[in-house]
Amino acid sequence: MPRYNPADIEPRWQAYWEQNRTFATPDKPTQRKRYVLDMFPYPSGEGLHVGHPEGYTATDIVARFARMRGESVLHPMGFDAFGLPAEEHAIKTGEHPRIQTERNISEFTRQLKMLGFSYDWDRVVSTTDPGYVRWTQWIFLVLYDTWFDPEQKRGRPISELPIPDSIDPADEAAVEAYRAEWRLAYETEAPVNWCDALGTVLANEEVIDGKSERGGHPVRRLPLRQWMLRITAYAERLLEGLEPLDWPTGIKTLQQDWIGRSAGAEVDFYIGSADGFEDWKAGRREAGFVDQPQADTLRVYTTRPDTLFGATYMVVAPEHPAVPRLTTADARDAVKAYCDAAAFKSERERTQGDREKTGVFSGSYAINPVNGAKVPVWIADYVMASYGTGAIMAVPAHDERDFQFARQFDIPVVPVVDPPADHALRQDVLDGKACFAGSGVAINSGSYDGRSTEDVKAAVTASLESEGLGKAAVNYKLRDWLFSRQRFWGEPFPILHEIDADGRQTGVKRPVPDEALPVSLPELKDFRPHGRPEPMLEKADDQWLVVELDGRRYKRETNTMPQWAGSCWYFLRYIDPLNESQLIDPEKEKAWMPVDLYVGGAEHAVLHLLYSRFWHKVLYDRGHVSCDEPFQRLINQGMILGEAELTLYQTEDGTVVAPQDVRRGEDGMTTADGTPVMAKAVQEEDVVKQGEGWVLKDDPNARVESRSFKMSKSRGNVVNPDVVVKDYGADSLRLYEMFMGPLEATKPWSMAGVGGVRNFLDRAWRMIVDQDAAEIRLVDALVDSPCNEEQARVLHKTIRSVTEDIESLSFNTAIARMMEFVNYFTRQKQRPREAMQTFVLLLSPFAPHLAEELWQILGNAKTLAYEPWPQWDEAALVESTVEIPIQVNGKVRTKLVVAADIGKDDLQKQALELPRIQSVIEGKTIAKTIVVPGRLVNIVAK
RNA sequence: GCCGGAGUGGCGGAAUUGGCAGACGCGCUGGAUUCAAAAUCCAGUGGCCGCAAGGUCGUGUGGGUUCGAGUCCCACCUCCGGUACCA
Repeated sequence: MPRYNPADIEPRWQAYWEQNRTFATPDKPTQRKRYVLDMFPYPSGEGLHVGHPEGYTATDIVARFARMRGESVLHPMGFDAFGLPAEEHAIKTGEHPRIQTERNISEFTRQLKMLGFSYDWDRVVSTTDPGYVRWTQWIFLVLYDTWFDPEQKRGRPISELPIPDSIDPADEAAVEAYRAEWRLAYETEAPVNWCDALGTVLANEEVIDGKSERGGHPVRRLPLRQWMLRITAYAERLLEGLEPLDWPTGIKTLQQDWIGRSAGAEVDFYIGSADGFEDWKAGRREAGFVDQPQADTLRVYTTRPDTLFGATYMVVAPEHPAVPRLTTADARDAVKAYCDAAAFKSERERTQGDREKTGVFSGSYAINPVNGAKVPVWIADYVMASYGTGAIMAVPAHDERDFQFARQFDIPVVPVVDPPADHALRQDVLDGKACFAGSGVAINSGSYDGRSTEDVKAAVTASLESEGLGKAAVNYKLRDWLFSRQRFWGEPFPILHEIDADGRQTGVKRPVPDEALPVSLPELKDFRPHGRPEPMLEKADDQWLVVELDGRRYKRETNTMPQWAGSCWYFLRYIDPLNESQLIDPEKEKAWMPVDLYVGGAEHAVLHLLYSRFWHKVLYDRGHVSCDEPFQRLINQGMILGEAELTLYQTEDGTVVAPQDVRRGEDGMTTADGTPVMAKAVQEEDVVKQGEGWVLKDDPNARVESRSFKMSKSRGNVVNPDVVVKDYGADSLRLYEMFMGPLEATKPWSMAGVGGVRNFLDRAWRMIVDQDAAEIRLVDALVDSPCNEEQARVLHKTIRSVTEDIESLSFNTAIARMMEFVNYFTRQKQRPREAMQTFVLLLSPFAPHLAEELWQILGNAKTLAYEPWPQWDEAALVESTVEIPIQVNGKVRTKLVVAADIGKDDLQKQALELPRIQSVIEGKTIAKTIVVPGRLVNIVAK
């Protein structure tokens, strides 16, 4: 009984493809190239999730389609294999993370192969491979060797950095210290999350509400020497580079917001002794704006220099270096207490939750440069040390945050912008009782009164500049990238720190020489934390830690790189995966880059994509790659949710609570008045739709919630691809994931839906194969004669739709068109071979195993992977007659079948003659008739 | 709060971008086949009124533009995702 049996077909074709290296990539593209890339997965112990094959199937369809259109395709896969879970496993079991990682990779590989993706498995990469780590470390050294030249707006070798005259070129230490200020990779002290109880440094995601995720132990913030990458130098380039990319606008906006460019001015306020203001001002008029403010100066950044006259107080961040200088004796205790408390909290905590403003008066005053007014200087944590200058001028009348703070501490509010006349709160703003952050007309601003906000901004900035008191400035929210981790399972930094005879670091650093790369991880006996607030690699013995080079002794850098590092450049390695002598062969790089289509989850919208772009731009500036943006076109596949769930909410006593009245708090669900609420699963057959929602059949007052949730282990709604493949086959899984809806949409899983597409594949099989025969043979209906006119039209329409839908990534509608094809030809007593063969080719990118099998049954000897993609014939699409809807006043009253090429007048005449139309317009006069040839007729009658 | 996306049958979703709303699939109903069932095939399937022909309402809500609106404009509501004092 030759039924469609994926369990037999699929492994057979997978073996065929592998043995014949069907999907080997040409080393260099021969004609048009297409680089189709998936975001590579982290090989977790959980195995593949149904979310993975969604994007992978989409790219696979594009790749297979492109091959059939004669394009050279690069379609690779790999593994982002460093990461915390493997290390946690190692801590628990003592098993080396590499072993677990390799086990997970082979499980992932098995699952990926089971789904029939046309990856070139000869090019598979893993970020943990020594041959890969080597080049990740090498790129780090490129970053270390590069400075960003703001004049030329590009990265250049550090040897080309001009050394200022103030530094003696012979003083190596001074020169190096200066260079360190410019290098794209540099060291700094940055706080880490140190957990005493666990004896380890934790990643941010391992800290929840100031407690360790595991165990809930308290976490302290401790400063630790760490590596940073100067991504901020590239902020402008990263912003500009977005513009021409074919990315979803949402993702572009997200990146723009993340970079967060703002323009305004830096303004200096005098904070020295009371009588020195005039001298200070005169000095500035002479010398101009200085690069580094002196001790008697407090520099602020503002986007609203026009509101300078309304500055009624100043705020500096608790970490601001001027805090001790500003703090007067009486205020000392309060300030110290406040700053200590702030230091305990992370920036995240400080900015989260209820935003009640806190602060403390420093005891000092600053003098407003525009009007000489004396304003108090406060210390408050609503100002971030790491943004702008870490200090602000507060204008409560025109800044929401300052307004709140001023209310809290009873600070005067002076309006300096008159809102537009129609502004609802205008009078309140003018009375200092409300805040207005928009544009208007200057008031209380001396000679600037009466001028527009835009105008005053420019004028004030210009005036400050000429007085040497300020200057136009641009700021970014983007911060430098904290690039080191204190864990074991990551790439070691290829940096050596010189040590003296006593083992103390001299402060001299040197890169590990090229030929000594990669720096491998040390062998450890166990992976348990050493209990010190230091990197894990400090556990290594001296054999690894201490290096002798050119007669000097060095200690290795013991931080490791974050997981992001490996994913920043993996798409380059695929192009030249075995190269040992250089990062990438420039010829190959030029031939394949940039990536033409990149598909992955939206969770990487900002960080991964921003980091990769940054590295790529540096590599571009340094001449290692030929394009400055790596990913031309980006698509985010939507999330797949679990099956829809029906839930009834009840209190203890059985009272039903409407879903919208359930509050979800920290300690579970309650009603508005705090009564605990319990959830109860309800069966589909017990509910009925009522209005917008659902109710119990037995109790129409009991409202039931219908919702799909994110798949999660705890909810128990995770769908395992292995199970789906076993029950329905890989082709059905692929097809279903594409048929669910638009690629980018969030959509709920439905096992019944998988059955639906399986049904379609069964029908496709039976359309061609006689399943009642004892052996595999073609159905009797299959004939060698050509299509009749109608069949040809159906065939060519299908070719066109499927082709165009693949091009626009509308896979769901492409499948619908193929279903229509099968529905039509199943009813045909004669099924021409040409139509069947063409259909199999159209189906092949979606359901490749079945298509290969049918292709073979149809008498073809070799794989269809490189058969030319079918072309449609416009002439075959033409229909001789069309059915035209005839409307009266916009409502369809009847339809009319006419020749497709009928003239406008003719059509109108025929429409008006229709008896049905006659009766509808009887007694009315025709005001107007709209005739759209080939589409419709609309008669306007009154 | 802000940013982004989305609201269309019982469900997932289609709609040449202003021109027959509900393609395709699931589910459901009826029929054929069968000793029976599964499987398969055929027909039907937005609501309401009507025996029917047909009528009427209908794309989150309210307004508008238009001969004609799911699609364009204005105001709002709900849900999902992201983000959080960036001066």
